[in-house]
Amino acid sequence: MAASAGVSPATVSRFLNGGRVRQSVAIGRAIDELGFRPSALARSLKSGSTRAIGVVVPDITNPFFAAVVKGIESVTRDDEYDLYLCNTDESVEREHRVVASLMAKKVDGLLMAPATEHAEPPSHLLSTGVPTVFIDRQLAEGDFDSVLVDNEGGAAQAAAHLISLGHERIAMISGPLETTPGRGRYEGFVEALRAAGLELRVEHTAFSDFRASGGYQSMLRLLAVQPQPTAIFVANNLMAMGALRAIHDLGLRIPDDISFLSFDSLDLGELLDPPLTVIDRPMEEQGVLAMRLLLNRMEHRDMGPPRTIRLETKLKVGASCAPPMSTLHKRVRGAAS
Amino acid sequence: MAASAGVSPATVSRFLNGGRVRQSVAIGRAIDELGFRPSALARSLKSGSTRAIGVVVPDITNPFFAAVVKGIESVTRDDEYDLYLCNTDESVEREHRVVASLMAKKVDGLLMAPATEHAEPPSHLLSTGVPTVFIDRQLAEGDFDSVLVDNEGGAAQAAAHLISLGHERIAMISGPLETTPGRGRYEGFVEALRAAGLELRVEHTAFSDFRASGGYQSMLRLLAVQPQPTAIFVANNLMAMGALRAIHDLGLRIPDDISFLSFDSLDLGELLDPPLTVIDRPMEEQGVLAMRLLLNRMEHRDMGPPRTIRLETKLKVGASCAPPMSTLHKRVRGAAS
DNA sequence: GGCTCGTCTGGTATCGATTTCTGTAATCGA
DNA sequence: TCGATTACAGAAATCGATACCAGACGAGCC
Repeated sequence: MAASAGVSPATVSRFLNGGRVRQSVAIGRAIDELGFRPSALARSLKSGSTRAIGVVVPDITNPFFAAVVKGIESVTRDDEYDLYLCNTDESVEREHRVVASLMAKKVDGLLMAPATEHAEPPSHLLSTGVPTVFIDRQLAEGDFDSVLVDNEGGAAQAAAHLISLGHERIAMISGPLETTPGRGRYEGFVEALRAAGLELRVEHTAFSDFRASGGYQSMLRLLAVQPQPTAIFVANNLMAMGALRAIHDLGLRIPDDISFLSFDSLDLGELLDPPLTVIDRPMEEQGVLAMRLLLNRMEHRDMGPPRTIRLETKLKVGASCAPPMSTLHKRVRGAAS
Repeated sequence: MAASAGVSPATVSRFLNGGRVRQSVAIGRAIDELGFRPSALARSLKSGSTRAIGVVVPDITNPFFAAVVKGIESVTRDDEYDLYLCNTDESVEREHRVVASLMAKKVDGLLMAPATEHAEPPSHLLSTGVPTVFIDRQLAEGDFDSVLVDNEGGAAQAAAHLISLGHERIAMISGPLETTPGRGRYEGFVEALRAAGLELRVEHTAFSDFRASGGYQSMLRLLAVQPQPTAIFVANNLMAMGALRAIHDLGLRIPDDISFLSFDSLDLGELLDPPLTVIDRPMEEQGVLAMRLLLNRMEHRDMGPPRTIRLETKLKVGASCAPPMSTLHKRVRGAAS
């Protein structure tokens, strides 16, 4: 390349980086003619920066993570950084591999959403000093940045709503307790029930995997229990889809036969019959905040203490939750007497 | 690194690549102690291969593309290739940037789903000889591999279904004609109507952008036309979501007020009331086939002529399409006379 | 013992850019 | 016109690995 423009490689380099160069026209022409593209590989090797950010999510088909990614992208100034988006399929093993690979590729920053966090946290991989922000996950050590949602609070809102409607036999499909959102939502829900003098009974609890298929199976199992629960709280959107399908397949009606409440809204939730009542939360915003935080760390050499940002949830009332039948009966009886 | 193990860099390299090395224990220990990870950058620079595949999609929040990605991943033997997943946000400009960046990063292969294909096809970027498979898109030149769905056929199935129910005032929300699926579905639909002696009238046609917001606006506009169409065919899933919302917001009922049929199924489509009738197609499989084709090109040096794989669509009948009211009236009148 | 052969090793060029350092020509003021 | 300053070009080292080549060493054979 340098030769074909009749200059030294150093001059080409200066030209590429916007330095003043007398032969710029000749170089420009040579570039066009040869279809020359500088190798990002060589550039990064020498410069030590790849201008790339790794994004690790457990399941890209989950609309929540898709939205988070969208938020992240909206912050990336276009020419500045590339994103390496990686899917771990909810597998710790794949997460390790993926992170190792990103480190080997020398990304300048890392955004990580949870698979699980027990079982050998990837922190030893992060000791490389690459700025990292966790999304929806908080490591036990607590010395990393996190952007979380108030899982406990949201679950408590859910419990409060169901309790206020008069439910007592309440069931829950929980996510894995090894994840921040799984544990937070479970504990928040249990605690809120307990505070109201209620109990989340073992036979009314299913621990699943945040996936639609798991939600389906769990719902079938919970509905086989007698007496049936009068309300169900599902800990995320995908399991909610599965659970809805199970209820539908069994021919049960919402909310007549069972009240339905989920954490995270569904894409078509408000078009369903009945429109779903959900614990809603900002999704894209979570990506936006995480990315901003990361860029801060990366660019301003922000070395302050680890920060945790916690977003608020909001109860969005549809029509999938109603007082339980038994309450209605009581009321009717009460009115009749 | 080499120094700290007391051997030459060449020996370390051999060790890393599984060659027989006498000092392997010493090297292994040094690696552990230093937390040494070989730089993928340097390795790729020298070897010319990055073991990475670029995947370019227009909108990762579209469940269709999410499913395609999942299919692609399922084929990737885990240790063999990394995926660089890139979102273009349906923008030609971003697509160019993304492809340029992937080329600079020297990916070994490329899977591209469409933004648009007119307006300066990225082929000049592909002249680098990087094996490329297009998904859902066919370049005019036709000298690239493609994995497509039978857009024309699917649209024709849609038309046939609506026609068989007796509809005549049929509307369509089409995607952009500059995309393969946009054009194919539009032309297939128009052609099928014409073959049946019907016409897709201008005021019953909306050209939109494959997005939910576009579908919403388009649906509002089409429903403002008098006389209202009795059936609507929507060219993709996201626009269908928007269109459903519009119908819902206007308080119209499906299929009583309007029959609804879309290309691509919706995640919760069969749980809606009524369950949607859709033109369905294999989604993950499209990713699987594309990836297999790409790996073939990459590894077996398959230099055969460009291949085009075309998947079949399938009409999945729900309950969102019914005979138009006018037909019912006629029938009623016919029966009464 | 001398020879060949096979196994392993270190030295060194290389991938393609950046970066420092030096050298030379151009520019300026006096 | 001269010396000082500026502006730019090229030579060469460098990033961290791989790959080729030549050399060291031990084993086996006549």
